Amino acid sequence: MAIVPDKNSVCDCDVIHTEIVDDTRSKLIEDTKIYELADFFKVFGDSTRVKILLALDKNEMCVCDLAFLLDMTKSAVSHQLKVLRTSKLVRCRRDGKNIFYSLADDHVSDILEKGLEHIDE
Amino acid sequence: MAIVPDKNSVCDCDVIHTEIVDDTRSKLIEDTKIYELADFFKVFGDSTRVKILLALDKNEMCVCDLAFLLDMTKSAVSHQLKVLRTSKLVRCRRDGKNIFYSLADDHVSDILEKGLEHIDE
DNA sequence: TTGACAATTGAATATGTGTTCAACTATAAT
DNA sequence: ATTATAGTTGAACACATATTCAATTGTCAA
Repeated sequence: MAIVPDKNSVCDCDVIHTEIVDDTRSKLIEDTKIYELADFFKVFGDSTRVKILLALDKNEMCVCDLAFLLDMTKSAVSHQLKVLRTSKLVRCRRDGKNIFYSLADDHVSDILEKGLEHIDE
Repeated sequence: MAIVPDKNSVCDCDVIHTEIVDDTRSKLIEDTKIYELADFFKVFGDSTRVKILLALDKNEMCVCDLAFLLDMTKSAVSHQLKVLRTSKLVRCRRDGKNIFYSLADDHVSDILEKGLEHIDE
């Protein structure tokens, strides 16, 4: 089985296993969900953010604590915390001048755990 | 409890919750492992690669099939497959002129599944 | 209300990365 | 051997993104 793809398409192939491709396409989730999924993992794909998440998994901490722990400026940490807040991976509460951050839910440490499992092999 | 951090450090804070930070530091995994973990998730943080992985989770496919399915050039797909190969997320076998790709192990679909679970909430 | 500090923000910069393009390798068929 | 096709590769380009810097907000203490 072989087909010649639409000339308008970007794909530059002549022979395709049509049945397999069609079967796969029918089983694939929607594109929007794929983008969401990639964006979700993208947040974990930065060592600063991973370190923040791993740290918050151990203790609730304020921005200063995190900055000191990571040896980074408060600004840099705050920018990354904003990303984590937007992705709903962390939550925060104000106590006086400090704002304490912690993990949003158990799902977050679950994912980190899964990743570590894969690496230890 | 408060300390004044080393002037050589990048951190620009005056007051730190030392005990919490020290406790966290003692419980944190090594930096090299944190980088590995971030790099691992980084691979999942691109929609093209996620789509390839989700597709290969359904069927083994050659580069042409993937290029047609994603409506991309073989070159672009091949570049991403190289990333996935290097990260040991996919494996491949040659059959004549075709090279068929499939997921490296069950861990990969596990991670994707965990991510999808989190999104569906 | 004034000063000090925690935290956030926006713009600028520097670095990283995905796709394109062209050249190349490997396999199969004639 | 020659031709055609599958796949890979490296360099160039365009875009995304993490950190820096300076300015600003919010809270507490004097």
